[in-house]
Amino acid sequence: MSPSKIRHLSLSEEIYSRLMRMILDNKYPDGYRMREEKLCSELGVSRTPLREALIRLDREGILERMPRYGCIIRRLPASGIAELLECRRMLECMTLREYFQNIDMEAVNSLKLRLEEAKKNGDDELRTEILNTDETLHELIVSACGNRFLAKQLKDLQLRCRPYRVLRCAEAGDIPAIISERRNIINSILAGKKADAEKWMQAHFDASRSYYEEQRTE
Amino acid sequence: MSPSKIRHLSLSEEIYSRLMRMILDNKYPDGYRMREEKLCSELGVSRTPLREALIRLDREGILERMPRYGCIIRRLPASGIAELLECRRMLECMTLREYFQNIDMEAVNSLKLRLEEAKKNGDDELRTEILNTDETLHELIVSACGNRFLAKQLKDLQLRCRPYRVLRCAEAGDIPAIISERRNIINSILAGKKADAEKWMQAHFDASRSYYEEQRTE
DNA sequence: TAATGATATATTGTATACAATATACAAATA
DNA sequence: TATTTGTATATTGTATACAATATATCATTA
Repeated sequence: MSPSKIRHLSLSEEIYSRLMRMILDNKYPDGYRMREEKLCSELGVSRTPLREALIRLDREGILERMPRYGCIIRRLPASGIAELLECRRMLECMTLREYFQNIDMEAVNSLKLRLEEAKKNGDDELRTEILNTDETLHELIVSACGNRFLAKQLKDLQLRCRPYRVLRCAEAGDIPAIISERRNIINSILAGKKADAEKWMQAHFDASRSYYEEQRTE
Repeated sequence: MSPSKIRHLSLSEEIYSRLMRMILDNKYPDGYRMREEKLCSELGVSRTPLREALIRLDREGILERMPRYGCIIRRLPASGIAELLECRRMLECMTLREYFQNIDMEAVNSLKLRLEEAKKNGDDELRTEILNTDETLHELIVSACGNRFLAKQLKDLQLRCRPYRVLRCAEAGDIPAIISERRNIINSILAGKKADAEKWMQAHFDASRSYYEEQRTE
């Protein structure tokens, strides 16, 4: 057996991951303008690898680089989030339809158990668990996707939704409804009912989307 | 009216566009390893902006950057092209279905005329015109797409197909069949028959895909 | 006072220099 | 001879220095 390859992560890549996490975890306020020198001294690196990291983050839509101006962190307006979710709805439902037979049933089943187990917890922990199972569910769909190109797009879109997911779940009121939303999908998958699974998945996304669409008043 | 903003294109961006075009036009052989210094002297620039351009091209799947090794231009194997086309099939057909009412009928109609006009040409020019109309047709779908995120993905995928498109069309044998493939789509759209249009579009992609799948013997 | 223009400062874009690593080649050893 | 190991070379990764541009400040003028 070959020894697992040692990968000396380049500085640029480390910066990339670190900034990615910071941004996706909402550590920077909306509209925050990143100054290269400032970031450099904070991270203890020089501008070259920092800029290379920023360029990659820009290409992935994590931040926005404007020529001769710099980078800003721009949270999507509610309408933008709705649009992003609409894109995910289309792609994930399609994936569910086209690659239904690839889904890892074992994993879905243990997800079902996890969700039921979670109901025994208090409200705060329950909300966290819902978020986690939600993430797992959508990751399962990516795993089932037999097309690399489509899978990458799904993954990127899911990442971009991350900053908003957290906020919403903390506010949601009707917990039982939220749980049954997920349970319907999971049960349909386990029962092998493709059309139903897709239908419930549509509903799941529609629920999120309308949440943001209602906020358009801002 | 505000004066159209003067955009001093940065060196990095110019390099980016230039390399992009070179690569998509198959100017580099498959597996070509790009050496930074060599590229620099060829383009008359320093390594910093060159590297920034390479990083962006890497993120878009136009080339492959490997840590501590460099960039290589890698053409997809036939199976990869088939997979890429399969992804486009799913996305473009979905877009056609979801945003059918947004399609610019004027443009489709003039496309129809262009295609019929083209038939009067000799074989070489006809092939070129088919390629052009094909591109326009797929661009029309992007334009109709009411979702920014999806539209960007469609565009990126279309770009990545470019290097292969040219090769295939030059080889194709049954020109009349190829023309009717497109005509069926166009006519269905003009007739407002959404389901038919999607069906013919599916067939259109399937034809391309099977062309590459048959080459798997390599 | 409001608007304009000149100057100084700050910030990004690019080039170069240096460091770390990988590749190629030759010598040494079994 | 085949394999290994050390050394030289080439190439990428990072830091710094410089250039071009944008932003802010303040004086000037209508």
